[in-house]
Amino acid sequence: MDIYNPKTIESHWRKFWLEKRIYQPDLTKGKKPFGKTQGKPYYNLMMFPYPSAEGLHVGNMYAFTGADVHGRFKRMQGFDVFQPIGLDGFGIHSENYAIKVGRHPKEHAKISEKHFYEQLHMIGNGFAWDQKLETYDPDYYRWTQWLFVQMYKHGLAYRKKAMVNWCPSCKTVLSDEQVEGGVCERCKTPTTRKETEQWFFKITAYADQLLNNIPKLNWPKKITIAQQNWIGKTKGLNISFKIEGSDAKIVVWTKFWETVFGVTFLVVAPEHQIVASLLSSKSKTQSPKLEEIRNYVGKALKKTEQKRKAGEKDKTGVFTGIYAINPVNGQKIPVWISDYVLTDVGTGAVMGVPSHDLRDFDFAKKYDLEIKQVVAYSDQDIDVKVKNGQMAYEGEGVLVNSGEFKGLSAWGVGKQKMADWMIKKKSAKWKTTYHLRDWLISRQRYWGPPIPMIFCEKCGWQPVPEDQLPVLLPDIKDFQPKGDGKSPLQRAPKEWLETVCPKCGGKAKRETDVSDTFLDSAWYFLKYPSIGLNSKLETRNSKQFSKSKLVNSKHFGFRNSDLELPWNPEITRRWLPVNAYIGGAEHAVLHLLYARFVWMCFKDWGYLSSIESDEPFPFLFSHGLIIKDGAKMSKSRGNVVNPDEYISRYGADALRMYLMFLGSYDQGGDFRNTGMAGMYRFLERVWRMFQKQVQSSKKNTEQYNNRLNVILHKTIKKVTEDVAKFKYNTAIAALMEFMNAYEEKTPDGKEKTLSTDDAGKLIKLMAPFTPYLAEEIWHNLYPDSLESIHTSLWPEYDPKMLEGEQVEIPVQINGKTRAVISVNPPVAKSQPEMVKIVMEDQRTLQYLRTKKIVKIIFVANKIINLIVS
RNA sequence: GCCAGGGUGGUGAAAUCGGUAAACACGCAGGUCUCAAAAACCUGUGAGUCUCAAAGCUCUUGCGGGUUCGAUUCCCGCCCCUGGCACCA
Repeated sequence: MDIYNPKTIESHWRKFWLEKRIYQPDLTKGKKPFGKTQGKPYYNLMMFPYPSAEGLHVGNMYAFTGADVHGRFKRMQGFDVFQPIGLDGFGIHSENYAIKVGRHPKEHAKISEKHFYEQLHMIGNGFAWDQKLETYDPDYYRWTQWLFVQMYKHGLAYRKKAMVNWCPSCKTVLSDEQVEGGVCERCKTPTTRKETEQWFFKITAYADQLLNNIPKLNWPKKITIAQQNWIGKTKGLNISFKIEGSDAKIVVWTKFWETVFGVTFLVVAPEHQIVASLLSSKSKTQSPKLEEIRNYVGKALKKTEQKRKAGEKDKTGVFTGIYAINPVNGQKIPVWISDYVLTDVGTGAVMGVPSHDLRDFDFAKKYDLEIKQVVAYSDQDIDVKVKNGQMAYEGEGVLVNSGEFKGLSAWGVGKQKMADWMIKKKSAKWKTTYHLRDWLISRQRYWGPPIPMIFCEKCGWQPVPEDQLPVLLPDIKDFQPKGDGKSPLQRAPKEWLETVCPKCGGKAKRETDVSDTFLDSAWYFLKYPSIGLNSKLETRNSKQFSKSKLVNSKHFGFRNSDLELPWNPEITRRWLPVNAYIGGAEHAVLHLLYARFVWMCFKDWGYLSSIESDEPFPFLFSHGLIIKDGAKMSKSRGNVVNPDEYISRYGADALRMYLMFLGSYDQGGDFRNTGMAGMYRFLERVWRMFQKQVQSSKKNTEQYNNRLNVILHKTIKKVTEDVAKFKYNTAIAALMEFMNAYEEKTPDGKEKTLSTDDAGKLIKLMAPFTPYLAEEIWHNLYPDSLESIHTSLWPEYDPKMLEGEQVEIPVQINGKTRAVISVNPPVAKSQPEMVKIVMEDQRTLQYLRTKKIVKIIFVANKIINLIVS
């Protein structure tokens, strides 16, 4: 008997699959060689990996394996599964690593690309290798640049001088999404603020659509909630406060306008324009007061975001000397400056309501400002304290000290009426705000696609004409960021930097910033299906899009017939949207939001007019995190698991199977070495079973045990249902249970066997998890077959086989289980028959003998419960 | 602070439109085989209690209440862990 040798098996079938191209659907024709789903395309996509220097991490492998199991399952159900892979290799992360090891990013990319693809070949995934792509490939980033140009032409890319997040370590600006709790998402360095001019994409123009489409998405709740919170749409009022002795006013945004009678001061951000005009005002002589303000503002502006947040408990501020008038009651209230007010939230000015806002309360206490209750609470204890200015309370109550609104509910009628009243007397306006900001695209780094823009002294900014793309990233030796905020590309050769203006033909200069990595990954799924097609298919679309609504096309003077797309419309129509998108929850807001935004733009520009879906990923599955010995894997902890070692020791199949077994796929789980070894032993058992099976079925294909056959059909049912729901761990448990039943000898001491057909069904159930082993066994069972198990049809169970099964019914007396009786299905549905059996059963009889049955609770097929007194 | 997910044996975990808690596996213990060991196989394995033994009984899903014939599952109030958001006005 041969022993299980994963190494030889795996390398053999890997070659076979590549030669037979079994994972390579015909993207153009979509002809269907098998199955009843009749060539239905199924785009199964795992989230784009960036090739880290250490290579494939067991976390990546966990993600990919789960996605691959899904793809293989769908393929065996007859779908034409397209499962591409590529590398998100541009970006700060790769560049920083290259710098660390003293290599040029381009050179480093080649090395890690090779390593990564080798590993991806090993893990046994059914990738369509013809369609691989790398974001740093000029054939790819040509189109990333094209996307930028389209954004510009449609008025969605613009330059803005703004306070932006700056990472002192990465030496570049970051988008809001890339700053997590005041630190850089990549390197965890605290970010600072910096005022510069940058390119932005107007994602806020799509805020409502991004929000409104969320209910249509079949996504995990936690992801949709995260997106909802990130977009952060809130309805509020802009309330105007006149400044005493001036025509100027301060506008305050609030969602708690019902407390406006309780406003006793205003606070503005140090960046607020009223502060600027105060400081620059020539009419007032330099007073000590003004000097104090200048000092405070100066200091505040230098503080980093983090430091400003760190000062949370100890709020500081300075009085401006200005007074404002509360529009609802004419009260004169002081205007203060404090750095706890952020310039880019609301209007950069807040109304101080110390009795009903905790922060305002702290501030008022510190600077001895008036505290005035305007909401009364039913809880006397709280109410008295609020009245006496001893605490602030933010709950629902009844309005007091609020003129004609006295006695109305603060969050109900009172709130509504007060809004109407203020709007009517023109002191307030409805204003909906969003947390979402425009997407900052520019990066002052080297390793990315150069932003395809040209600056001409005469004509201003001009996009690089599409037929001149790509703007190749020049090879420069001195690519490192210097920390002066200037882009490395400013050190590019003159021939690159200097160009001609596409409009006037005069001298012009290229933009030297590169674009954000998230732009590369915001559209890659659209490119995959169209990769590698001949130039005929890579069409110049003449008529197809002539009707499309191109917002600014006239203005930019290009004709629709000149349009060329990065994808083939016919193929894209067939394959998009992505049927299943599988990845980690860490991209909840960043990548997923950007990709949705870009998709919506393409739709609006008419480039995806043949596709109905409003969303690129109607179905998303987010898998859990894999941890090691109870802790997140990290280099500093030294508990990072490298899949290579395990693959060479136990084979990819055992690792795949173990990863899928160690916990539920949506929750993640704990990786333990002992568990890994146990799974290898299981595969050896499977191997031996089929060795025996092959020999016995040669002798007699009909010899099988009927009872075992029933269990087989139960197993098919269970595995099919669980795999469909991504419940891989319990599907594997069911396979193990079958093995246990198989190995158990019959009462007369005989070994069990299956018919060859049934053995084939069983191994098919394992094929998604252990593709190599399954293929080997399949060909042992059917030595003449030229077909792969992975393109065979998924087995179906026979419901009739399960019909005659005995049902186990627990018998409870007063809610306590006293016996379990095994009955035939019709009996399990009949109360009288069940009662009769219970009354005769020795085990239950002892509880019933002296008692009277008061009530019988009977649930067919489930339980019988006798209540006795 | 807010939002989401979670807390079950020695360990990873199953089971939640309320119905036998601990499937499956790891580990451990004992055994078979062996000169011995490994591998493989068999048996046992939530805790307590009673018993020579068998059978049984009691308790047990983070804590405290509640609803119910019956609660890991539903409701109320807490505690802890993980992830996301946050001086958001």
